[in-house]
Amino acid sequence: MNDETPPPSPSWELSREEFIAQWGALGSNWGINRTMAQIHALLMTAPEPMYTDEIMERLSISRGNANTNIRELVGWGLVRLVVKKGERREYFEAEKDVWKMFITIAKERKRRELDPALAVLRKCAEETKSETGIAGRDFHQQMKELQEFVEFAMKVSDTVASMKHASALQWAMRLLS
Amino acid sequence: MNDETPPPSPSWELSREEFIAQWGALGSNWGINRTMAQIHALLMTAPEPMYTDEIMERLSISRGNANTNIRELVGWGLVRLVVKKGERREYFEAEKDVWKMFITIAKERKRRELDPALAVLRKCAEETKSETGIAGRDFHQQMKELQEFVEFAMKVSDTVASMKHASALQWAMRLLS
DNA sequence: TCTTACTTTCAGATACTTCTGAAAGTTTGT
DNA sequence: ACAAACTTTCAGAAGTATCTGAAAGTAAGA
Repeated sequence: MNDETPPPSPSWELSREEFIAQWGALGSNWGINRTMAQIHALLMTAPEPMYTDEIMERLSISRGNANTNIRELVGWGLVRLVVKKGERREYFEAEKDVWKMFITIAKERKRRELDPALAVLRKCAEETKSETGIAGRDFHQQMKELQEFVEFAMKVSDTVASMKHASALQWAMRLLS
Repeated sequence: MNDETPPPSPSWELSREEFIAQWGALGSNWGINRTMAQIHALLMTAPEPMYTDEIMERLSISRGNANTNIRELVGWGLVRLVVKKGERREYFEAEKDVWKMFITIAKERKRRELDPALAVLRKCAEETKSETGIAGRDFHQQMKELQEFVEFAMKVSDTVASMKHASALQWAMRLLS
């Protein structure tokens, strides 16, 4: 599994190699692990669904690693399992529609990042609502402002996520003009 | 530096302790390191600017760690250096206005996450614009769609970031109603 | 110029995350 | 019930990120 990079035959495959490698590196910034991002990039640019062994070979990764990260992507809703009739093994394909991808990611990040933050802020605001000193009241105020901001961000995110691509574009045009 | 947690005296300080601890943990999800998030939480809820030794003691962290992460926060623009006249040492204070904080973070994340992604997409789209095969054209199309989406996201982000709090609220009202 | 008060740096230690590969588990067909 | 084809798990290895603490650096005041 640690040979040189596998052989990309037609010309666009070179670009694809680069896309996969770079997307993987970018995943790190995004708090997504490299392999997961690479598998996503690979499937996103795959003409056909792929199965585990193909993915392992193409990315030179172990079976365990491939399996874990494929599951994770399926968990995010970015990749789905495809069964070909008459075939036993599982194939995987990525959502290719960019708007749907965006909404999926937005929802998941909201769940993972905003929800827990909000819980903390609510608790802290609640606990200090009867403070009497200056510092105590300032702290309470700060927590409330943060809480309201996060609630607001969540509403915006829900609204956008429920839009169809077309109406989002229309909305954006209005905003940007 | 590895004693038990330092002593919070008035009642709201308990909430503050919790806020700092939890905010630190949340930082991880956000791709921000724990200490950096904790220092930010500490300063955000500090009635007065603080200096390095206070921060070290309050969070039980080393001088090097404190120094590095304070610089990083200053680099992000979330914390500023304050010099008190007649005093030699440097004090630090966090931006407390939530909207300003949001804009600062949005700009920085755009720079770190969106800009490099865009560069990759542009390169890949450019390299494959004359592909003739089906798979090659599909790949090119996919890169272009991603590129356009990211460009669009950046425009929205710029527009929102240039708004004053008041006009953002007004805009949001329209969106949400 | 020297001392003192403070800040910055960085090599090595620690803690955390991710990956491997082999073994165990599962399902399907005979 | 068994074998073949495939998937999942997990203990330990490898790789990264973060933290410490001590030494080096800097600047103000005497």
